[in-house]
Amino acid sequence: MKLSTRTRYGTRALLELALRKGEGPIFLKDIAKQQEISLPYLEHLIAPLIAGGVIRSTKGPKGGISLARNPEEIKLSEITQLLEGTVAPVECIDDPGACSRSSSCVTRDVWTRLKEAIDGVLEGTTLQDLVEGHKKKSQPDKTMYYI
Amino acid sequence: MKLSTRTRYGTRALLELALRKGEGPIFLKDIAKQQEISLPYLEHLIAPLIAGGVIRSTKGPKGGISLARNPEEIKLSEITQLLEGTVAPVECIDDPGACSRSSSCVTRDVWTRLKEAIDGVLEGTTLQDLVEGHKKKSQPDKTMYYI
DNA sequence: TAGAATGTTGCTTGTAATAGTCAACAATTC
DNA sequence: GAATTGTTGACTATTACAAGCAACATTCTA
Repeated sequence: MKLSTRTRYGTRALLELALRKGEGPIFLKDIAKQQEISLPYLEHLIAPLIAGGVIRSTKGPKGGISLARNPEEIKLSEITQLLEGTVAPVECIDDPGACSRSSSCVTRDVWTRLKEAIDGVLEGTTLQDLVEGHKKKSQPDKTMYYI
Repeated sequence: MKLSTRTRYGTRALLELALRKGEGPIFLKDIAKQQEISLPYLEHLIAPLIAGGVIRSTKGPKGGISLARNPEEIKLSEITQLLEGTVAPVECIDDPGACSRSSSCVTRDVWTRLKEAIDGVLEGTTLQDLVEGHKKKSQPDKTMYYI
């Protein structure tokens, strides 16, 4: 049930872009360094994100990548879809033909509920939520008192 | 994000046992045949289930395996724990030391919520639920009218 | 008590997916 | 036109998974 590093690294890269929104294109090199991702690997992650309309790229000097839309418009479900493919815990959910037992299989019903639960979280979280979580961590709300 | 076949096959095997509750020990051979699992593979799945106190085994002729507890007392979370290990989508949730960024990582918070959502489904489902789902499929409730 | 039936365990293997590297290429800026 | 940056594709380890095989332990029954 592990998430691939594609998704994990990709999400971190996008978070980095969201945090630096407004700075113009960011070097892949910088993202790799900041988020501790190997540069050659990161290079491969951005292709599907560009194709999916999540980021834009600029070539040449002063180039880099930046978000194509606002952070609050980018849901995590979209990112996992692009980098992970489906998030279904078993193949037969997306493709009932993958198993001849699909129609009568009871366990499949549970795995379907599992997928729905996962989707729920990913659909309900945007990059902006991550940004706010980051702010809260690095700069604790001063009106918050710890007893 | 795939569930391993260990978990999938193991769950089906246990469902088979639950459906045939009261028949005494069931041959591994029969389970393998009924649920279309390779016998040598199934042999390996039962070891952790025995160790986890989910099933009992009887050797020799008329031997086989059977549930150690009632189906309504066996949660899916227990099965996945025994066969899948953790269900956490990333390592750092169970073991914060796995990544030096754990404490400050925002994406980790999301993956934690993801794990909680998954756990919710698995904790809330028992083998008995599967049995009832099976009954409903094979023998539709007669008081149910389709309009 | 012998032997047949059954579960148990450990060794080994094939396969596929993943993570990662390297190098040639294309586009842009200055 | 040269330097800088993203883009793409070919390639390679490594790992985890699914599976098979064979020797072994236990129990039942004749």
